[in-house]
Amino acid sequence: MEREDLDRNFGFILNDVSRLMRTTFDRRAKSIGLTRSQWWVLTHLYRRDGLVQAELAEILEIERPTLGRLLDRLEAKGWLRREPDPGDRRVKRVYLTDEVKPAMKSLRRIAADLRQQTLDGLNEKERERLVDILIHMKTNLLNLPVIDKNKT
Amino acid sequence: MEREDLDRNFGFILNDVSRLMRTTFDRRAKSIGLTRSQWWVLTHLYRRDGLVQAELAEILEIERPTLGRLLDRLEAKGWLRREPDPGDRRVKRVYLTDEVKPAMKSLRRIAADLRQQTLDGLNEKERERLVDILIHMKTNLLNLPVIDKNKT
DNA sequence: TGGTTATAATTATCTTGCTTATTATAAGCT
DNA sequence: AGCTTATAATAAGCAAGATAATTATAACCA
Repeated sequence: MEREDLDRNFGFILNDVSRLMRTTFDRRAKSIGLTRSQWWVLTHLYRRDGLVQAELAEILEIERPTLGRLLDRLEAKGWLRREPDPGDRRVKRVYLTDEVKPAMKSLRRIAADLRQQTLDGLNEKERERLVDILIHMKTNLLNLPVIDKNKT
Repeated sequence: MEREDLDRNFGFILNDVSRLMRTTFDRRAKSIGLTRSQWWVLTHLYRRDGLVQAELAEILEIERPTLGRLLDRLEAKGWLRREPDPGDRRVKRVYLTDEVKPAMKSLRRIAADLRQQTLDGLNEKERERLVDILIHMKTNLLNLPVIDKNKT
């Protein structure tokens, strides 16, 4: 039985950092009434409005039901509208409302500050290396043979 | 308005890697009937049985209600027992059952494989550096002034 | 044309994380 | 002793992730 070093188990440290960033962001953005995940959705729509839900889920790399409920909440709070596609009645396209633009600025500020604070004390080279390593790991994970995800 | 590089937003890449590791682990461990979070709880108890719930939550760095429900499920499935502390009637201590030991081996295997696959292509020095950087970030985040978490 | 297959969205259900509030008990102080 | 404060656990409620199943519509093909 190999000695495991629980304190340097990178999987869980990664998890911790990820969780801390999320909860910190969410606490700071609470007064605006948006979560980090919701902001991330809006950010992508801001770049490319009118996306089909399935495309958006693909870009965000989340499952369609997960996105569906995010959109439910965002729509309920008036940040966006879902409109039927004229050419394909299965499809709904997602459009931002005008409320979004002013909020985005504050959220971008929150995100930038948090990024800055998290990376404080790491120089540019280390930051670049970190991102490279993360991308490398992500690629590894995405290339794993999937057991059964969307089966046959 | 600063140009944001969405593709290299490290917060979200970190989030992606963390999520991918979790879902991959959970899919692989599904047949055993445990999730990664549950395994992490068992791993710590394995090291130190009979902990008080509050201590365990502290060690795991999760909130007490979060741990409480994890323990509910683990207890329901017979992986552990909660027993009242004789000296302090508020307290419950958590003990592993005998079912745990054989399962741990498989889970450790799953964890080790996943770690290996995720880090594939990174040399020892890069791995060390990664962990150092993650710990650094985590420390930064933990040292942020907390807005309001456990308020007055 | 009609039957099969594929796709978009949703619903249902489970897990894990959080925060807030409640209950029971202990500890501390006057 | 009795009041206040602190602590352990739980309950309630929300969000976001997943998977599996359903429904509606398109697309394909024979």
